[in-house]
Amino acid sequence: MARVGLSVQRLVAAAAELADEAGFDNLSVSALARRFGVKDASLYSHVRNLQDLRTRLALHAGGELIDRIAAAVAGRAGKEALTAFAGAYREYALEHPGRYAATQIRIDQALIADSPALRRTAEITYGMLRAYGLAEPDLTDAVRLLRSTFHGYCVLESAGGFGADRDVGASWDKAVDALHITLEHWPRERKSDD
Amino acid sequence: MARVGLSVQRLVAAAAELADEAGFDNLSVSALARRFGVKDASLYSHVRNLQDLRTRLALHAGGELIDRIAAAVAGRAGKEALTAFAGAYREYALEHPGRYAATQIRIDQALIADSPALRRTAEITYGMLRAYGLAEPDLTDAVRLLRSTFHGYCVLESAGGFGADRDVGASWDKAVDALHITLEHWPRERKSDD
DNA sequence: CCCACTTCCTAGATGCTCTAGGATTTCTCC
DNA sequence: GGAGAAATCCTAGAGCATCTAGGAAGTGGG
Repeated sequence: MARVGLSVQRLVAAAAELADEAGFDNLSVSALARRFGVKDASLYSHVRNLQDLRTRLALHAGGELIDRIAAAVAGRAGKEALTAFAGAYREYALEHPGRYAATQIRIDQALIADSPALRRTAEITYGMLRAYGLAEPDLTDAVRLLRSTFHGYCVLESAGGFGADRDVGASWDKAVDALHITLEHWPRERKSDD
Repeated sequence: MARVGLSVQRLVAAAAELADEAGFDNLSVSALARRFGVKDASLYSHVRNLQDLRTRLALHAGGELIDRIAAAVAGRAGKEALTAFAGAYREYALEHPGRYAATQIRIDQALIADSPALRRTAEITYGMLRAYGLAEPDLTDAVRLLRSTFHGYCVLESAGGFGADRDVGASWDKAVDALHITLEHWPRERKSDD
């Protein structure tokens, strides 16, 4: 019967390619099996179900994303770090739309807890913001603002949501500049005096 | 045979409820037919296909959203308008997750062009920003930043993406404050003199 | 070489989208 | 009120997806 040599790793890798090519919504067990020249049912020995496949892809993509960001941010601080972070983030989202879409799905909290990638993401993000001298809860608020803006921009851009006749990359650079200014002029939590 | 009295309007209204209850991804023709106690095939007299149903829901929800925003913004300007805009936006997204998710889908440009709701959205957004005295291309850049942040925040929040132990509403208020500051300190396009 | 394990298969249940064509109710207009 | 037109809802069925159960054929260790 000439085995193809399936494994969870190969499945996830192929799923990543498939998602990038056909869109995350069109990632199906059938399509993945077709890509390996194998029957659908065969994949269920390696992956529990479609949900499981998606989750694995999400964690895989999350890891790739944070690796890129970490490499870009390494050795930089302040505005340089912010720009590098943002650039790596958007680049990955545009380069791998299917993988990026995968990172948006809801994942079981238990899996998140022991996913080193996602913890690393938090560390790097908070670390980058330390240069701006924010304390909690402002720090968490700032992280949420950054995540929202980056994520929202990439989603809207890759969905073709920006119709106006203005270079999308230029708007991004401006947005990052604006965020830098925001972080420097952050409306800090008052310390009960005044 | 006792007709139920289907119509496009009733279908879209029921689809909106269904999407809010079961999630936009679980909005299916079958489920909608079940809700009316009718066979799947019957719906295809009113709606071309699932894609068509989704698009109609998206336009419907987009209209509802901008109506709320318009009502909130009316008679306000500057920071007050921004806060009202943001509040109405987030409120709708949290109150109607399925409808809000529908507004995110890609829609044919032709349909967008003759959708009064979406044009109104652009008008109101640009109008609100006029108070900050920005000129193009800064104006478009600012609109993109606002949309990205609002959208990204609501998506992440309703997906449970904010795990930290900090009130999500407080972070939102802070983000809106931060955006206001950003708009006031906007890094304007230089006019060729230094 | 044999046994256990893994890989991949066939077969089939279930659920979804969507088309074709028919029947029945409701509307329209004289 | 009644006949023709139109709209509404139906049955039947094709096609494709997920997923389970159980079986056959490769693979590796002792």
